[in-house]
Amino acid sequence: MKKEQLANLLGSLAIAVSDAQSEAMAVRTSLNASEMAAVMTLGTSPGLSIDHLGKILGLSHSATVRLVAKLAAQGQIARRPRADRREVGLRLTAKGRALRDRLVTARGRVLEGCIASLPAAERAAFGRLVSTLLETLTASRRQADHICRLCDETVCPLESCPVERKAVRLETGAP
Amino acid sequence: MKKEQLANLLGSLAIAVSDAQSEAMAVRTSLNASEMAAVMTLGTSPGLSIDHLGKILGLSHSATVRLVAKLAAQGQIARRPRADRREVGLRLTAKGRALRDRLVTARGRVLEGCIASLPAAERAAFGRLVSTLLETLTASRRQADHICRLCDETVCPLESCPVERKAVRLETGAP
DNA sequence: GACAGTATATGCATGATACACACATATAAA
DNA sequence: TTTATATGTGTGTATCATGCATATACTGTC
Repeated sequence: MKKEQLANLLGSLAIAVSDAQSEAMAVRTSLNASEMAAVMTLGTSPGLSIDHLGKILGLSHSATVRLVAKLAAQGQIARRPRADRREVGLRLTAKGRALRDRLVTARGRVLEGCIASLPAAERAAFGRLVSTLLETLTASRRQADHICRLCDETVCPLESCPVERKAVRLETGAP
Repeated sequence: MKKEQLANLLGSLAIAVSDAQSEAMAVRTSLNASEMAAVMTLGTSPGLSIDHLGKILGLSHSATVRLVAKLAAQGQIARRPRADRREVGLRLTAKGRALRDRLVTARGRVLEGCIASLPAAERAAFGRLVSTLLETLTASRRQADHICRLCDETVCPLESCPVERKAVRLETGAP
């Protein structure tokens, strides 16, 4: 297969998998893409400020404020005062955690169904290639957080996440 | 690596590659996601009706009408009468083809950059795995067309496209 | 204590989208 | 042939997510 065709297939795969996971999550929760990312991110990183959450989601500040207001009005996240009283710490409520569980389940089902279609003997090699691609695509800490906005850290801990490792290398200037 | 972690990484990769290609195309053309898909799809399938295009893009009918009206007003696509006089055949103008060339170039650069980071010896194996995943994700003709909405058929001809082959199998009921 | 910087919130405008409906044309049935 | 139904396109209206500009509250510094 020529390099150009392989590149084209990678693009198609990205679209297909991206659509599949988003749609599965949307069907189960009626959330839009930004809301899904917010709930997943606050699940793995409780206590984030609005500003920091917005940067991870790639939204403007005002869009983030309104997103947070909506999720809070629905009882899915709670605002808590912080030491610096300009900031608010965001956390999932019990309702929000249940919502997140549904997202994790729906996403996991789709993605594990994909993996299941690969020959078991080739999965390890596939994992290495995917990790290489993720490292290539990670150009900054901020981008790393954005890429991982839907991740489930219980199955992909920071120590073994290629995106996180690359981000750390970028921050520390290590080789 | 555990199956669950590999699944999670696949999800992240999909998001990262999807974002990267969309952003590269948006920067070069100031088109939104639907407009990009419309221009690319009309490039590979000239003569589509509004209705058919809308189904490929996954848009409602009215959204497609307005999208077409906008691109036509900008001189990027042209409406032509068809034998069935209810329908209009859509084609790229010269300006639209130039726009599409910019999209193809921007997308190709990003995706080929990704592929270049993989060890050359493993690219063939990677191509087979990606093809397997695409077949798994293709569940209908309509979905196939939707998955390939950004494809460049000059580098990925129908005969060797795993999505297209799966769609044909689904349509003919072949094994 | 005045001032610059930062975090949150809000008024306003825009753009993409869907739904409901209107109209033209084609096809099938009577 | 006439009538009814289906299909393709276009439009009025409403909604929702978003960004920009601005206001407010708080922090830390000079």
